[in-house]
Amino acid sequence: MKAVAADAPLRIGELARAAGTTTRTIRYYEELGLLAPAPEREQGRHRSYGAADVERLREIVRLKDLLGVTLDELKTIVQAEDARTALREEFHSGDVSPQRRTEILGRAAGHLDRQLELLRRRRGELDALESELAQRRERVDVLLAER
Amino acid sequence: MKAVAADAPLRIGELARAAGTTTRTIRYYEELGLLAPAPEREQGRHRSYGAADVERLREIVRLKDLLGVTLDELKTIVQAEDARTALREEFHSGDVSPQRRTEILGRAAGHLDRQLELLRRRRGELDALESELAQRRERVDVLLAER
DNA sequence: TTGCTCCTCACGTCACGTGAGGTGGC
DNA sequence: TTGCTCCTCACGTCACGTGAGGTGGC
Repeated sequence: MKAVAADAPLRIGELARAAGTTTRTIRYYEELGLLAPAPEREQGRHRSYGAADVERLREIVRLKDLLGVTLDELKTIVQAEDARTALREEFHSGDVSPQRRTEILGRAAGHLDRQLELLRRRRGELDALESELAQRRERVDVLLAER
Repeated sequence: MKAVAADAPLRIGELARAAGTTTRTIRYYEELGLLAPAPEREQGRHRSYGAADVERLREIVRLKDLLGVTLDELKTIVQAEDARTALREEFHSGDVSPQRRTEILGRAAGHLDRQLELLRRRRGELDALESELAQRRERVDVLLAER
């Protein structure tokens, strides 16, 4: 009997399937440093991943797909997210001065605002296209109702 | 004095700027048959465009950017749009039987529904990401208000 | 042990970017 | 006539896809 642990190590193919991408893409992202800079394994040995890697890769794939950015821009975004996570951990750790806490929150707000700006512009464009098509669709329905 | 006609012929660089793309992209699309299959000009002569070409290219660039499809898929979409335009003209021309008119409307409806499906799914994903970020942003604001 | 998935090159492809060297038109 | 933009190759690049030939682990 094989115990399927909640955080059983994944092989690259399983990670790829879980994140909706390919093994080639994962290796390429690792090569670029977009994913796991130094896997630390001997030459020829299999890569191994955990649940956190699935989350991270899913997020990266999602951002790339939805924002339509280059891998270079994506890297900047991901690095900013990582910095934000680090600040978040610092924020929740015990000894942080109130001034520092306020500063951390300010940075987080700025970062999120920039991301939201980007997303909103893109959604605005999608909305415009959608309402154009919906209007055309409406006209067809009116014409169909007339007969 | 140079009269600037409303439909003055455009050169490829002007078309590129008007549609928010590059001359290379236009030439590549023409090569693929995505744009103006046969420009019909002698070797080495400059390409010439009109206002209709600006509209068409703008639409193509927009679809590509927003839907994130390959040029092959884009070609299929554009061909479907062209077919729809042809049907539209047939519909508005004088002698069309009522049955044929109903058929044309049905096809138009089907095509628009498919496009809308695609757009809505994509917008749904964008909405999800946006509300995630907005929620995080909200929490930051709450924390900032507390101090 | 047999299958499957993994490994590392390395070349191919898609969608253009970027010169090189030359010619066209306001 | 001078500048600018255009022309056609053709090689470069980004983000992977796709084998080739070989090794690892349930």
